[in-house]
Amino acid sequence: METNKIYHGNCIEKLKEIEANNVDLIYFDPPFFTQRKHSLTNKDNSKTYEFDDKYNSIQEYLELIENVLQESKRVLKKTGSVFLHCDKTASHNIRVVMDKVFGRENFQSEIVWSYKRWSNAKKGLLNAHQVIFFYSKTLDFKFNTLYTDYSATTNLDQILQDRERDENGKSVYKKDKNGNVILGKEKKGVPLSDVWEIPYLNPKAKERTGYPTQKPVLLLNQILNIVTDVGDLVVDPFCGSGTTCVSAKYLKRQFIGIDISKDAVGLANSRLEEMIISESNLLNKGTSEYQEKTEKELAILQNINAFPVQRNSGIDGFLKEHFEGIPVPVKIQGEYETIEDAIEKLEKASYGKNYKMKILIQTRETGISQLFGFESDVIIMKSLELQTKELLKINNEDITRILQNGGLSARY
Amino acid sequence: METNKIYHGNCIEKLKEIEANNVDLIYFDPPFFTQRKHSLTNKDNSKTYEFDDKYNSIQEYLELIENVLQESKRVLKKTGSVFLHCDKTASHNIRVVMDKVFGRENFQSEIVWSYKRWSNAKKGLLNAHQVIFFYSKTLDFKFNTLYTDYSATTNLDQILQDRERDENGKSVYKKDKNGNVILGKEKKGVPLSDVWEIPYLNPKAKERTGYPTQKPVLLLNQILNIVTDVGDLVVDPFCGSGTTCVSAKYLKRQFIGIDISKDAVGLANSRLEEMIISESNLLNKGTSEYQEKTEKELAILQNINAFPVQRNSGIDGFLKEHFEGIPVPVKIQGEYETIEDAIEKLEKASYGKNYKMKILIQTRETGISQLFGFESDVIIMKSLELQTKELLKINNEDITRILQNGGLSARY
DNA sequence: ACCGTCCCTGAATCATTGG
DNA sequence: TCCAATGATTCAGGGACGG
Repeated sequence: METNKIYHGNCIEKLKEIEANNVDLIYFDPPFFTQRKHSLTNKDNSKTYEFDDKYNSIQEYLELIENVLQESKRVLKKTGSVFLHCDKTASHNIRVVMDKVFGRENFQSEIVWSYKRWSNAKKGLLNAHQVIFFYSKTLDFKFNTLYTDYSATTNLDQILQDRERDENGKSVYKKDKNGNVILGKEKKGVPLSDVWEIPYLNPKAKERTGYPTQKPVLLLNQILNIVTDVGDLVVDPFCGSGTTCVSAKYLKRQFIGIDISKDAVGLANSRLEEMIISESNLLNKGTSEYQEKTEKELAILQNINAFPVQRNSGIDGFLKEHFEGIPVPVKIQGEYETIEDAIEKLEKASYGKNYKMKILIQTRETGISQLFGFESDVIIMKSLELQTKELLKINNEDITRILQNGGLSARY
Repeated sequence: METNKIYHGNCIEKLKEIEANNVDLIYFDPPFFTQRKHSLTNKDNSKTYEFDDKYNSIQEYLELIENVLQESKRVLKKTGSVFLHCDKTASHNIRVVMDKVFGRENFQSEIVWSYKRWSNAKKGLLNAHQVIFFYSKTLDFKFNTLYTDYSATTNLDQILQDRERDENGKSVYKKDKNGNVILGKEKKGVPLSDVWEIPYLNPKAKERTGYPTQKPVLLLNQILNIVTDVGDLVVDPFCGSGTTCVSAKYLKRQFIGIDISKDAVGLANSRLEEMIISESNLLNKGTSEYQEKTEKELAILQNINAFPVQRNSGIDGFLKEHFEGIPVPVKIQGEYETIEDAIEKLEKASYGKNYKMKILIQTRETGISQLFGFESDVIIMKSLELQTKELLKINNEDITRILQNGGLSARY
């Protein structure tokens, strides 16, 4: 069977045309057992794609899956793997079938694809992950370990040191005769775990085709990278909008795509011609880029019971509670900001919004006199640290005086 | 059956002693089904026999689980829930049993508990999550939605604005006749999702008991918080080292723990007792390890530039900066503490030390007048949250008056 | 009870503005 | 002209509502 093509037809029959022991990876994204119809219109409203997830019974559904799996196993190389993507409503039933076809002992991982999502009014927990089962044909499967960065809290200094066991069998850092630590060989990072946080395909993403249940190319890239090499053959029996094939082409793997919907095949082919892969801003930059607030600022916001805001230079957060039905913006005076600058920024960011209260947290001392006459209705609160600093400056006599003058509540 | 106790014995029999329709939450952490490799394998072509053998034993295992689940269902209230924690090797089989006993329609969530872990040399992905199934007895189950912060990429400024549909059905921001945006109602944050990243064992809390499969108290706290209220009854039929009971006690829920191992029951009881001892003992001996400082308290301490102190009931931290060469103890008023109690505790903890300054952070409103004449040199500072609360209470006219009376710095 | 439709939400992009 | 800031847009999946 010719590779690097997308075939239209029933996947079991098409799979039968593939020679045995020839495929390195089969990626399955079967229609979910959600019992409903999915439909979506593409960007310029020129086409509506839809398909049914309706089956007479779960048994019928599982039988279909089992048949496809059996045929898939036949075409897989000894070193090959299957990745099966499914949703939570039937994942356990599907895994029972996987066990039956591939064997319990060839189960490798339950991969969790987690993502952030818009919320809704559902009673219960917000559903924010999907599961991918990873089975191999034999225990001699191909696997490329990918490495991720060490977590921020890891003490890299220590990791880089060689270790040995002391006389009690305890693991200790190896030292040379001068008592200095020995720096060990290069570390590659932390092996990739089975929890993958990859942004869900955003509604505005250019990569979006309008086909329902479309998966991000980045997800497929990760799968292809860990179990295939350049030139290997990837098969997707339910290829839908063709994400797997796009990924395979991008990573220079051979591919065969199959789908029963003529629309899907057409769409997949056109995507291959014009490959758009969203460079996820979020993944490139990492969350840390976005979470620019210092710990100190976050602590202040938590203290004041406010949400942090990341994308606004004039506003650092909003109180969770509103004032007279209107949100209350909060700004924290920056380290190199005068109080006047801070007020100006907050006012500017509030322009056109009818805030009834704005709060500025003062973090540094200022000659307060300058402020009188300044036209603004911003309310200024001193941070606890600033209040403490002022406290520490006064001397014993002052404290005595304060206590005599009104007791305990004198200092705020 | 008496609550707030840990029973030794077979869980099915003990469950039978519990009255029907009486329990709010059952948390299951059954012994995992780990496949053992039998040495029989090599002998005379016993492959199929061996497979059968395993199959039989997992059947047996699942039957046990099913029986416990049936008995559990009986004791659950109509509004009750079950959380079943299991490892990946048998989770799908167990969920099939859950479907059978509780019904597919009562499946609520597949919770992913993810954590960072030491890497190992295993071929494949690093296993870094466990799954917890959440089923309810009926659709009328009790559920408290928890809220988390917005994502870093969310434009909160915009989210707070009201929207409407224009003539083309497009969603646009609502504006008043002056062209200003209209600010919408209060937001609580994003509903908690089904992916929970909780460190394996909170390194701060010395929970480690050495008992295998011990779960972090934070994980159990989260579960108890979403499906039970204070005073509700929680049952753990495989309670092991008793984390569920510790969490229940901490969150003021009633509990019944059961375990078949006498060692486990002893360990669980001593963990519970330790909590009791540390609560009743005003000496600083072993402040409850489980009652770690809440995030709020830590934020306040960071705010005031202080080190947290864990093992002293009268002192929560010390300022990093000293006052006249002497450390400055800080206490934060507890949620259920009057300001007088707080002062007394702080004074008591300071007894015999020559602190020249002591700081108490007031977190709740008090009739301050009671305090005058109180003999103490503790300095009281209001937390930012309290200051904000007071701000939100005043009305517009007050603000105007304040602004006229002295401008910006009027409110501290 | 069942169906279709509308409304609400918030993550994360694209698009535009402003310096 | 470029980059950063911020305004605008999208749409799945729930509940609610109406027929």
